[in-house]
Amino acid sequence: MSMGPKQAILAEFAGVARALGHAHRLELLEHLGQGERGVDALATRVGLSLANASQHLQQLRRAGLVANRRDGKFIYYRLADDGVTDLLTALRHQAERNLAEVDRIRRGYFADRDSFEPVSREDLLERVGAGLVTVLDVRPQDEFGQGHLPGAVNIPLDELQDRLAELDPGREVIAYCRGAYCVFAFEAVAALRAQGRKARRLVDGFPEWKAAGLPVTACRCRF
Amino acid sequence: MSMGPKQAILAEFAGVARALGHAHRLELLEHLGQGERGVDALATRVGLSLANASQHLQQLRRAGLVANRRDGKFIYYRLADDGVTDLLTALRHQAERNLAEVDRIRRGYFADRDSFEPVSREDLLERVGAGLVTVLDVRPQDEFGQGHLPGAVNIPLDELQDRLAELDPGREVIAYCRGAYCVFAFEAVAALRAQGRKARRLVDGFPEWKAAGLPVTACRCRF
DNA sequence: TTTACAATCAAGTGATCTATTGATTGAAGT
DNA sequence: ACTTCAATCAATAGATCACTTGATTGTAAA
Repeated sequence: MSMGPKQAILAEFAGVARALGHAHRLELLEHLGQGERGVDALATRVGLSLANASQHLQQLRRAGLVANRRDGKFIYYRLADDGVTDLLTALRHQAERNLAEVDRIRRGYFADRDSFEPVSREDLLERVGAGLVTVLDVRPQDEFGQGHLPGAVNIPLDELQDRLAELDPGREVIAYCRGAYCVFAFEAVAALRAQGRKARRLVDGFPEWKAAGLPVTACRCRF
Repeated sequence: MSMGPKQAILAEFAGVARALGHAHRLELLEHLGQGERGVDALATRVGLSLANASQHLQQLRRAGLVANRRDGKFIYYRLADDGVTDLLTALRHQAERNLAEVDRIRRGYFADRDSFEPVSREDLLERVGAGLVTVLDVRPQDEFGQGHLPGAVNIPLDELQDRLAELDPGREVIAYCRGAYCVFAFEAVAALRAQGRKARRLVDGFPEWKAAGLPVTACRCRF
């Protein structure tokens, strides 16, 4: 059964969409947005069996959303390009706009942790330029190492209470983490405010910053 | 089996993506991008049984991508908002960038009909403002009636040969149709060039023009 | 070569999705 | 009320997908 060129192309598009059509794959993509990773690391973080993660990753690869490379006996996956983050952002915006269910979950879990508006990327750039704020990266150390905002301080969320002294009490803190639905930044802002600090959250997260073409500091300590 | 807030939200996102994950639904969305339509009209155009089209449309509605209204015994579907077109555009761009298969089909069927670059929306606006070009809408009459570019002339593709006289031979023609993979505009440009006319194609199509926030002329002859 | 380990492949089961069929609902007209 | 027709619903069979298990491939080190 053959079909016209349009049907064939639409079927390809549908294949890409179907690749995004599973929560586990979206979570894998979120992690890959932080930087490239081995299969085992991804499987552990997302809570999948190795074989299952491998198969999901291959599905993403077939759809052209991720690429991989071999280094020794490890295979590292990465996003195919920054456009993937854009597509994910478009998907998120669409879902936020028209799905009551998303809004309900957001309110229940996130809204009360976010009484203030998030800071836009443009605002953050401006304030950093003026030396007014401390940028705080609350992701795990290895993700920070794979790339982070210029001048950001890395204090993973679970160490924040013990390392409060590293943050100048007089400066506002702007925290960020993996993305729009990563709870780390929400929690960090809440924790800092509980200590009487001035703290806000960067809109979205690291992958969106990078996809917007803004400067990123990469650590050269790998390899 | 419960899951955290992030998993719940990602599952919702995945639901939206899965709704895009079928060629028939993408084609339905393409048609809905031209304006609202009844179920039967959509089913006919896409070549689906009525029940099948209805079920696909309901799937799109559950995902928040389309909305509907009842008028008498007809039910008219429409895109939920212009953001849907943006999401479809993002999906198309991603697929075009990283899927060799799409490129292969494009080259085979479209490339040789498109030896010249398409005209951007900005260029078209400028040239229309300067009165330099004729804008040609080659979609069927009813789609033209539901909304079209300001000042566009409507000659459906199958009538083009007979109605060539309506186009000023001295002016360049810029043709458009439903979208990036609608063949009408390609065919029209090829036909006009075969007659020795100057003709080019607008990039993308009508829904993308509208989603870009550019002016649209709607016909008030419905209802 | 042998061992070890990362990752993939292969096969099987249960779940979900697609398209068809025929019945049903809802609004208009007779 | 009865008929008509648009659209949806319900039930089904076939196809595809998700996850597990166990075997296999590919690379590095002993």
